[in-house]
Amino acid sequence: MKPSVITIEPNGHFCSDCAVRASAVCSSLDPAELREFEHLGRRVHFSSGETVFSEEDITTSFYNVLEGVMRLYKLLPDGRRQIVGFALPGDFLGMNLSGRHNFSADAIGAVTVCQFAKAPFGRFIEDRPQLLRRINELAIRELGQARDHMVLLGRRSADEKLAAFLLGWRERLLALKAPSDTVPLPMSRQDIADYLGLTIETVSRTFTKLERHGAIEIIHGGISLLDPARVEALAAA
Amino acid sequence: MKPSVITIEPNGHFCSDCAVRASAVCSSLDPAELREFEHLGRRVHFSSGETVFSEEDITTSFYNVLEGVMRLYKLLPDGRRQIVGFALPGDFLGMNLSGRHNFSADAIGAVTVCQFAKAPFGRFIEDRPQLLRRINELAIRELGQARDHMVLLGRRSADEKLAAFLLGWRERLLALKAPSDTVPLPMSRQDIADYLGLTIETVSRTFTKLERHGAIEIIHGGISLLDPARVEALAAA
DNA sequence: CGTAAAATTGATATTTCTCAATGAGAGTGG
DNA sequence: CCACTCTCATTGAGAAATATCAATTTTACG
Repeated sequence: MKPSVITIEPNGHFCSDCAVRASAVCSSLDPAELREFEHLGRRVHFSSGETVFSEEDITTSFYNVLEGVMRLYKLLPDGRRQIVGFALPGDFLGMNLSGRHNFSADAIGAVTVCQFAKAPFGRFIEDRPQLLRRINELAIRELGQARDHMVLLGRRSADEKLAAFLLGWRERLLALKAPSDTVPLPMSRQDIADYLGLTIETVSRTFTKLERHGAIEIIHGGISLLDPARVEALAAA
Repeated sequence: MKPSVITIEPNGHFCSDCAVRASAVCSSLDPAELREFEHLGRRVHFSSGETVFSEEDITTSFYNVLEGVMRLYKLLPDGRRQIVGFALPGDFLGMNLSGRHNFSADAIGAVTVCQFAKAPFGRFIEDRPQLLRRINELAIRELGQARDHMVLLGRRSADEKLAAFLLGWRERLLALKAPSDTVPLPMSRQDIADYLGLTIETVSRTFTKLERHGAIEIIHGGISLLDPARVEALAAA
């Protein structure tokens, strides 16, 4: 939310040894293309709570998340907030039709992104259909996630919402880190509430309830999944 | 839900005078391409209530809606249903990454689709990046709609949900028909409830409430927007 | 017409929210 | 190093919104 103090790394970064090389949009590029692509992106750091872009801002850049977690959200005029997703390394942000962002994005903890100016990136895509195809794949994947989330928001109880969230979040982290029954939760309870369409109090009570039932243990900065099967049963599919 | 009795139109249909020519995926094709494309699609009719495809079915075709309205939905194992969207003429259905549909689609009233077998359609796209770009545009548009809908499901009251639905639905029809304060609602109250994350009783009561307040009039097969400004105020953004 | 399905309405139950108080952890300055 | 303060999280009590259950009423259809 503070004005963002941007650090632009001068040089010394190569796509070829980028952490998200294999999973991000750039996975569609061959080594030669990658060297050209390298000149388009700049690594930019954001610290905890900084806003990377805001809803309704004119889109000047696209972003590839390299490190950290971001919250993506929309606000109603009266301040109610709905988090529409959390972005993790490999996620590509900024695509839209209107020329304006249709949600806001903040860093949760320290974040590094690879930032591309819109125009040169657009030109680069122009004659690289396989990059376009990759972007399309990511969009379709997100659309699937969005639909799953609609089911959660519209048809699940508070218990089911939290259980499904914990499992889904663990699942996403699995693609990035070694599997573990310890699930780090870098976002606040309020973030979780705004993601699940609940209040912070309900989220807190539901955590406590899951813990009392022996399904999880609340630890510092996350939870420990004591009884994954039980949490899965609670998530009801 | 009944097994679908499919009628395949033999011939006599040309993309060039298709109703959705200007808005659908095919708007990206030039006349020469269009003649080739013509051989890929078949017009197929579905009658009210028929299922066009089901979640988890292996994707064998893509669909371009030509006429009518479809409900797109996901079911939880215990039968709870969330409608993730209504498809209208010009909408393109069936894209996914897994090779299986990730939602089900039923006809609401009579529906005509242009059906494309997956493999030949895939091959046709292969060397037509502008078609891919068009598909990507449609995906991004849907993603935006999905995010808006998450806000509705997670953060709006029943009154706001219904008001926002009526305005949004009117808006979508506006692109297809002449603007009118009479808003046809071909879907059932249950469909509306499952779209808004409410029960049918709450939807019914909220309609009645809007009518008592003079904001709308409930008419056969739809509503009349008596006081659009008031409904907009209720929708709260 | 008569029957079935859909929609409405009412009474009550339940879930989740709201408001309020308390507790715990992180960082700061004495 | 310790009080202080700030933010975040938890807990409790009561209120409100929406769901559930049940009964009509209306509409659709054979």
